[in-house]
Amino acid sequence: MTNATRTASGRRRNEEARLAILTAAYELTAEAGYPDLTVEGIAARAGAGKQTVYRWWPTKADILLEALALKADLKVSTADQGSFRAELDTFLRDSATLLAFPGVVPVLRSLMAEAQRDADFRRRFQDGFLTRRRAALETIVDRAAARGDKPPHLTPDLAADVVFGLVWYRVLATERLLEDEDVTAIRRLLTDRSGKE
Amino acid sequence: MTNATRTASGRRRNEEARLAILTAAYELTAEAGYPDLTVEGIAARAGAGKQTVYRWWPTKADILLEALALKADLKVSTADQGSFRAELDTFLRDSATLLAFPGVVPVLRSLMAEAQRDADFRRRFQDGFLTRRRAALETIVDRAAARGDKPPHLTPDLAADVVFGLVWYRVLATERLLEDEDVTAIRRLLTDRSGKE
Amino acid sequence: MTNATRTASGRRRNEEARLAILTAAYELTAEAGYPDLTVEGIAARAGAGKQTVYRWWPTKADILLEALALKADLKVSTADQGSFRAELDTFLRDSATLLAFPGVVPVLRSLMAEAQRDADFRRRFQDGFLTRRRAALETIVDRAAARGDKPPHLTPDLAADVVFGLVWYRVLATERLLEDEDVTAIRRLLTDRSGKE
Amino acid sequence: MTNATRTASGRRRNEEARLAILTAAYELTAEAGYPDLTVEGIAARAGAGKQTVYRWWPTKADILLEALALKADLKVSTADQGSFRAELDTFLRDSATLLAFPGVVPVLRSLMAEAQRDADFRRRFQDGFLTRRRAALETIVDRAAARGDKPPHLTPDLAADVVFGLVWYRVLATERLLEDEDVTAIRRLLTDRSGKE
DNA sequence: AACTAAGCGAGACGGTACGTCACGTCTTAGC
DNA sequence: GCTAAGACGTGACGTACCGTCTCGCTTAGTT
Repeated sequence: MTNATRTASGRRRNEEARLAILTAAYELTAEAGYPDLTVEGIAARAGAGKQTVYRWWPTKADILLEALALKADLKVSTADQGSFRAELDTFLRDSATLLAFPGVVPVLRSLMAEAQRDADFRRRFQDGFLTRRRAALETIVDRAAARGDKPPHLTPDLAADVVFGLVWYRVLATERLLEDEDVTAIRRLLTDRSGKE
Repeated sequence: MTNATRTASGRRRNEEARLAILTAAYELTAEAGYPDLTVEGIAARAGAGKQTVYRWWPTKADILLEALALKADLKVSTADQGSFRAELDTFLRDSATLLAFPGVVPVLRSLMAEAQRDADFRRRFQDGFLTRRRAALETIVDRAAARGDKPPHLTPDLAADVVFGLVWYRVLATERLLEDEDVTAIRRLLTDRSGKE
Repeated sequence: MTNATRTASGRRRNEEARLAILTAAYELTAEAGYPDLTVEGIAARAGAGKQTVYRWWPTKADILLEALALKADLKVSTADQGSFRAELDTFLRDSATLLAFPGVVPVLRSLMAEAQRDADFRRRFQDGFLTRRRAALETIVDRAAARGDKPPHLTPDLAADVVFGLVWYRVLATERLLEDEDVTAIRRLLTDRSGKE
Repeated sequence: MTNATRTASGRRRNEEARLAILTAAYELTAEAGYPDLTVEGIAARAGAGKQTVYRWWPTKADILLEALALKADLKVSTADQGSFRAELDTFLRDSATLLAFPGVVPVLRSLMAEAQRDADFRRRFQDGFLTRRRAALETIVDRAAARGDKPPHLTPDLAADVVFGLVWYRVLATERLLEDEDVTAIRRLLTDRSGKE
């Protein structure tokens, strides 16, 4: 009686080639930009054949999405620090650090741009990146709510929309990134109480 | 007395062709999406030659940028209504209306995506669209400041980053657009006083 | 009382422009070769508009055909010199001189090449150039026949085929042109008697 | 022991596609003429991609040059027949037969025309066709010389110039091709003795 | 130890769109 | 009414990548 998993006969996947392809894609994007990123170019720099690329990734944007996780530390601390204000501050600073990592901004731009053009990749980008980051921030807001430390009208969704909205808008539409005063400004905007209305 | 204008010799530009090209580009993007938008397709639908397209626009994104101004009324009211709150509300509702205009969302996505890939177009998109919209919002915030009607820590820049950040993030990264409760939430966030710190 | 000729109203044909166009076409062919010869380029160098070119010549090959007559002295002496041998010798030397005229070889090549591609021009080239040259040679052969100075089997047609065949073949298929020993060889071939058969 | 042959890695050239392209180019030239021959048209009729054409041939004239060798049997007999006269006769009749092969004349015209426009192709045409044909004729003349069967002033070069000159001139400049009386006339011209001078 | 089934680098294949070029026609204002 | 200027629709050019498809070779179980 055969089990459900396919018999893994034949040669194994070459991990070396996988890393070479991820690195090549990341670096080429950082160096020359996404429009000049071609599967042929990736394969050439990685010393791999085109078929090896197509065997494992559906599009070059997916390579980049995986390469981002490999190259940049995507972890953002959501540890309990006792106050919403402190945790939000840490979250924002961690985000700023990530953006400062070499190559991250060009890659993020490329991924978001590709998500506009390819509906299938859009979903994978949302699942593999965007919603993960939202979840981290929502953890913080939920904890603040439990703690009674949250401004009345601030929902986790609104907080995420504002924070990520601002960060992405800065990345996509401007030349400025997150600086200290920006962190302060957003934190103040989201932590100030508003009792009226 | 110097004569600055060059003698306008030769055949004049065909305004009919210009409009046909803008319309074709806009409609094709709305129908089939930017990746399937080709200069050849635009020219064919417009009944124009490829060369006529290339004579007047450097890239197809530039066609779309001009078509957006033609198709969607980009005016958003910044008229003095006596209070920051009322004017901000109007601004946000006008923006929501613009997004609801048929074809606007796909075109905006395409333009922002293209701005990530082409640094030259990025500048033209900023100058021809993004900064114009920021300027409108800044008018309102500046008037509120003059009126003494503005929250203490809200600068025009921060207001623009938050508003456009949220709107663009919704358009680019989610499937939700601006609804009434969103308008309320943002307006509340930006108009609530915060005296502490 | 008006005369029979059509009232020559409006501006007359500009002879200056005609010569400028012929000269420009001839020179451009000599300099850069026929494939780089464009109507736009001719008009530009001549300081004329494209329409002026198209008004007077059906194709650029026709310009070149007319320019050849203007630039190179196409006259070849067929004067009676008393003997077939002397007249043939003169004819061949005149031909060699023509080929040595600057720019003539590139232009002849271009014209013959164009005659292969355009059946209409082919006819005009034959009428305006090829048959005129044949006629000159036939005059000589006919006079030799009348004089009883002609080899028995040499018809005017065969003489023309051999002479022009050799000259054109040299121009089109080799890098050699007509030299003195070639003139001698052909003249000997065509004047030697052959009584046998 | 050196291994001169490079490792033949990768997919092999598709011989079927090669023949389809050669056939398509030849037929299209015969049908519609060289000016209407486009690489796109060749590829389309051959069921091939344009890149496949450009990968193997630098210009469409080179396709035609190769197709000519494929379509028409270019072998012209130079076998020893005991006399210069007989061998020359055979050579001329074989040449006439070649010209009568369907499509050969339009293709020859196209090749010679193209050789006038493209200096690089000119060389390839000379090496791949013209000098091969000269060599065949020179074989015959050289054998006649060894046999003492050659007219005194007839060099192999002169014979080739006269024969190919006449044939090409007929093809390029007239509507007549080689007929029996032409064969006789040329053979007589080249075999008659001339001892005088 | 031989067999079998992937995975691998290489590279040719049928396609599609690119941006450029020149064509021949047309429209304009000026002489 | 002819001129120079120059925009127009057209269509082929040669290039760049796409994603697929052989090739001969290597690698790793399975028999």
